[in-house]
Amino acid sequence: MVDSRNTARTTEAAKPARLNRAQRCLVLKALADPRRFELLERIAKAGCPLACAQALAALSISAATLSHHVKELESAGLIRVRRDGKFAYLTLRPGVLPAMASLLTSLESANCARR
Amino acid sequence: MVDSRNTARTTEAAKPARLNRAQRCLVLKALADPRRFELLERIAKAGCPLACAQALAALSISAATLSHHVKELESAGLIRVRRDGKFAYLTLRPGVLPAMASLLTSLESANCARR
DNA sequence: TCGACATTTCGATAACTGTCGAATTGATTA
DNA sequence: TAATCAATTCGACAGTTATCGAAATGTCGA
Repeated sequence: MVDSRNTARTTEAAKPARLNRAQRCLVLKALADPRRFELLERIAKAGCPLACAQALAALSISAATLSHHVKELESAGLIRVRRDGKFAYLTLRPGVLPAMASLLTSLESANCARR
Repeated sequence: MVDSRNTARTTEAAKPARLNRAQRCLVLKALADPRRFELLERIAKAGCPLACAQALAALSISAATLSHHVKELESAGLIRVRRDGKFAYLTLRPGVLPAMASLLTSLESANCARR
């Protein structure tokens, strides 16, 4: 799980949050599965916390499999799961995706060979 | 393999190159393995095409394994391999990493739920 | 309390993948 | 031509993972 201290906010700003090697690896692995990526897309594009049951209806997988993928995304630090009685709601955890993006960008800009 | 038409240059500019689903998946899978990521890092940071033998010396893996990882990176479109007689030289293929980065960024910015 | 329901856990299975040593291929040099 | 060397391919193996059905857990409403 991505250390929450890295993303703890002082007041309101979203933080860049550098990813270390282990975190980077977890995040990439989590993103690399197509179904999981699609799930994350749906969570991101939903205007509000996405109910688990909704995700289940959208993707055509079993509840057990969904639960597994949710756990993977959660422990990679990509989403937050709020459990409320019978239900669970999924939200994107801000900052992680941008951190990954800037990591990749900086990798390429480190490149000097122009051919 | 990422379609080279997407990255074919007219003259000199580096192109953003949108990734489709299959390409996105290949790239993420390629990045998700730690050794492969490290290899890519070395290629990116080298100021010039990296000789295969150099990569082999740097990472502690067998030649067979290196060859496998090179193929993965190549077919994901992340690197280009120039073969010259006995030797092979690896260079980062520009545009792919930024395309991935912007894909991730746009995913988060699609998010409207601020909590 | 009982039954229905959402989610999770468990156990099993099939598919995938990273790894290696050995064999192969192809190029360079003696 | 023969020996050497870089890289690739092959075959095998171990570890991981996505997937499911069944069972368990916990919550809510009747």
